[in-house]
Amino acid sequence: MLPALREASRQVYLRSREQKKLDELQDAILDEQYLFEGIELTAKEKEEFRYKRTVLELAKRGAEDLDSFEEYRMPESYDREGKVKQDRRFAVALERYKDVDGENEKMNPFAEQEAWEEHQIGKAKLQFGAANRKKKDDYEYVFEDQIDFVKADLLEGFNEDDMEMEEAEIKKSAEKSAFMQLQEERKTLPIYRYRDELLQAIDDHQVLVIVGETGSGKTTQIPQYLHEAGYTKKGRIGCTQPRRVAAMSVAARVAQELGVKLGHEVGYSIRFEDCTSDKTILKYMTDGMLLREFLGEPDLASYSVMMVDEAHERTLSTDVLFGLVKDIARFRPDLKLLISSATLDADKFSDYFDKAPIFNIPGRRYPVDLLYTKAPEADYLEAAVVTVLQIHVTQPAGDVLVFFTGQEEIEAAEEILKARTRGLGSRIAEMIICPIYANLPSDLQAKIFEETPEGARKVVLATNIAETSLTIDGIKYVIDPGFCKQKSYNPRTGMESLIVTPISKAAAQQRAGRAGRTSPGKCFRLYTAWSHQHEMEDNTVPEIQRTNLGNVVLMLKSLGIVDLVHFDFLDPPPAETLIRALEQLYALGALNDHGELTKLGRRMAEFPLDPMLSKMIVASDKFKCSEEIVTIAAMLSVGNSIFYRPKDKQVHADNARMNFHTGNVGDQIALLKVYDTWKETNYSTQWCYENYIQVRSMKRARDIRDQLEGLLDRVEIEPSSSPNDIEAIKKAITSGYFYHTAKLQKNGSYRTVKNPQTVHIHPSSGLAEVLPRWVVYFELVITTKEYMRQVIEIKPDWLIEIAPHYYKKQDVEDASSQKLPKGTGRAVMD
DNA sequence: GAGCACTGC
Repeated sequence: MLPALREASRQVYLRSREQKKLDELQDAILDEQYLFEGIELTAKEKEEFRYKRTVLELAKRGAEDLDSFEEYRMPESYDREGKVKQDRRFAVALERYKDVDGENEKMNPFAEQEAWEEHQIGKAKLQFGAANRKKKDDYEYVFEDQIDFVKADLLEGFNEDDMEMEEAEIKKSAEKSAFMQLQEERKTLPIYRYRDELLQAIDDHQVLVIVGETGSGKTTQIPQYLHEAGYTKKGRIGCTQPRRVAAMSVAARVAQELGVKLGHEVGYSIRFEDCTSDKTILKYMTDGMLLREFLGEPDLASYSVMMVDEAHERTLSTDVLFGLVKDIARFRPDLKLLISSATLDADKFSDYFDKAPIFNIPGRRYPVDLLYTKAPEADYLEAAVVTVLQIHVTQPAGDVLVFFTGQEEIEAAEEILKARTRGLGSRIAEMIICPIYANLPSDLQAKIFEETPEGARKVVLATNIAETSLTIDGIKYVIDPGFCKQKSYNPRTGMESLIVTPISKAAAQQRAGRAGRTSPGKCFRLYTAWSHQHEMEDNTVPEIQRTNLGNVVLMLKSLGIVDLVHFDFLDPPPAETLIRALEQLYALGALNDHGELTKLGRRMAEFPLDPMLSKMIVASDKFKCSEEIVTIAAMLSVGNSIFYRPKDKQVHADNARMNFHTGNVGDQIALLKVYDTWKETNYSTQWCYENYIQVRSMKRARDIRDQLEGLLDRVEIEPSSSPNDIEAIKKAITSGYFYHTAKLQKNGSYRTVKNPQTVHIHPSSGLAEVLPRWVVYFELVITTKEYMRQVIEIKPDWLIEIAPHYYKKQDVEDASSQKLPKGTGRAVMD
C-alpha cells in the first residue's frame, strides 16, 4: 500500500517536471525564432517579449525548487491506524491524478498562452494584436463546457451595458441633494423592479424563501419595503446577520436611506452593544443575539416580520434559529418569516419550511471566467506561487487574491514569492504582497485596504477570512487551491481538531465570486474540472454537525424543549453529539433525572458560555472568588490567541509567557495573572507588546469579563474576591471541570478518567514539564498528538468533595493497579 | 517540545 503510494507520488512528480521541461523547451524554440527571423519588434511587442523572458526565468527558478518537492510532499508520518496522515491533500491530488489522461486534457489555466504560442510557431509570424484576439476565442472554446453554471448566472444576472447606464445615472444624481441621491440609488438596485411582486408574495405566504445574490439589495431594501407597506404598525421588523460588522454597517446604511438617526427608528443589536431604542422598528442583529433574545421572549411577540439573512452560510446560530422560528410560525400565523439566501440551498430551505415558495432576485455581479488545471497539482502551494507569478507578468492590471488554509502556508508563500521576484527589479511591475488572517495584528491587516499604486499589483494571501468576512475591492484574479481548514468534533472522545479538507462547490463558487465584485475577473482553480465536478461535495457540512453542542443544548433546554434528539433541525447533528452534551449537563447537575433543567441549570443558561465555564462561575460563589473566576472564564473563552509568538522571536515570547507561571500555579491561574497585571498597567497597549500579548484578545477578554460580571447579579451571585487563595480558585475551576480529569501514568503521559484515553499536556502549558499527578484540563485538541490545553493541578480528594455524585473513593485512590472509573454515578443532584 | 480556519453569544 505505502510503497505503491510513494511510487504514485513519484510519478506525479516526474510527470509535472516533464511538463515543465516541455514548456520551457517550447518557450526556448519561440525565443530562437524571434532571433532567427530578425524581426523588428515594436515597443509594445518588446514589452511582451520581455514579459515572456521573465516568465521563462521564473519558470526555471520554479524548476529548481522542484528538486525538494518529493521530501516536501511525502513526509513519513502516519496516523494511529498506520494510514498516511496529513497528506489527505496528497491523497486527493492522487485521486485527481488518475484522470490526467482522460477528459481533462484541455483544462489548463494557461491554455490561453499555449494556444497562442502554438499558433505563433505555426505561422512563424508576429502579429500580437490579432493573436490576442484569437487567443481569447480559443480559450473560450476550450472552456465552454466548464463554465455552464456560472455562465448561466452571468448571462441572466447582469448586463454590463445596464450597469454602465446605472452608474451614469448615479453620477448624474450626484448633483442632487444627498438624500435625494440615496433615493435614486435605491431605485437602481436590482430588487427595485420586484418590489410590488415581492410584497404581494409576502402578503400571500407566511414563509418565503428569498434567493438573491450579493448586490441585489435584499438586506437593505426588503425591511424598508415592508415598513412602507405598513408591517411596522403590527410590530418591529428584525433581520439577522451572521456577523457583527454586517449588522452594524447595514443598519447604518438603512438609517441613512430613511434619513433617521441610527439607533432611533433603525437600530442594531450585537454583543456588547445595543444600539436600539423604544422607537426602533427596523432592527438588524447578529443571529446569536436573536438566539439570546429568545430566552426573554420565546414567541418573538414584538416582531411582525423576521428575516433570516445569509441563511446559506449555515452558521450554528442560524441553524438553531431555523428550528425555533419554524416552531413559532405554527402558533403565530401573523408572524412573517423570510429566509434569504444566495442561490444554492433554496430548495432545501423551501422543503424544510413546508414547501415555502421561492422568490428569485437577480444579483449584480461581473462575470468571472473559471479556469481549471489540466492535471492535478500535487503541491498546491508551489502551483499557487507559480500562478501568481504568471498572472503578474502575463495578465492586465488587477489585484490577485489567493486562498490558503492558514498562517503557516501564507508565510511560506510570502517568502517564496519574495525570493523569486528578488533581483528582477524593473523587469516586472512592482508586486505588493499582503498577508491576511484573523490572528494578524490589526495594524498589519490594514495594509490590504490601501489602494494599489499605479503600475503595481497587489497580491493578497488570505485564509478563509476573505471568503465571507471581508471584501477587498479591486480584486480581479482569484487563485483557489481548493482547500480550507475545518473544525471537526468527535463526540465520543470529546476532542476537537482542525483538518485540512477539500472545499465544497458552494465555497468554490463563493471564492470565485470574489474576483467579480468591481469588474469582470478570472478565477484560477488549482484542481481539474473533473474533480470539481465529481469529487467535491455540493455544500460544506454545516457547522452544527461538526461542533460541540454543549451550550446549544443548554439553551434549547432552557427554552423548554424536552426531546432534543427529535428536534426539527434542518440538518440534525449526530445523535452522539447531543447525547454527550446531555450527559455532561447531567454530570454538572444542570439537568435532573427527567431531563429537565434544574435551578442550577437555569442559572447556568444565563451565561453565554460553555456549560462547564458557566458552572465554574456559579460555583465560584461558594468559594468566594467570583471576581477571579469571571476573569478566568473570560480569558478562556477568548481562545488560544492571547500569547503572540512571532516566528523570529519565539524564545523571547516563551520567556515572557513563563513569567506568569511562577510557582507552577497552572495555566488558568497564569491567565488570571496576565489579566490582572494588564489591568494594573491601566490596560496598557505598550505592556502587551512588551510581554508578547495580543492586544486585541485582551480587549476582547475585558469586554467579555464586563458582560459576565454584569450577569452575576441576575443569578444572584455576590461579587467576592480571594486573590491569594489559589486553592479556592482551583476548587471553583474543578467544580466546572471535574468531568475533565486526567491522571499521570508511569510513562509521563496522562489517562483521562472519563472515557479513558491517553493524552498529553500541551507543550505550551506551564505544567508541561512539571507533570503533576492529577490535573483538570480545559479542552482536548488533536494536532500531532492528543493534547490537553490549559491545565491545573488538583488534589484527588477535591473530586470527592466537589462531585461526590460523580466520583467515589476508589476512583481517586492512587494505587496504580486500581481500575479507573467507568461510567460512575449519573447525576443525583437536587 | 509545539501550531493557532472563521464566526457568534
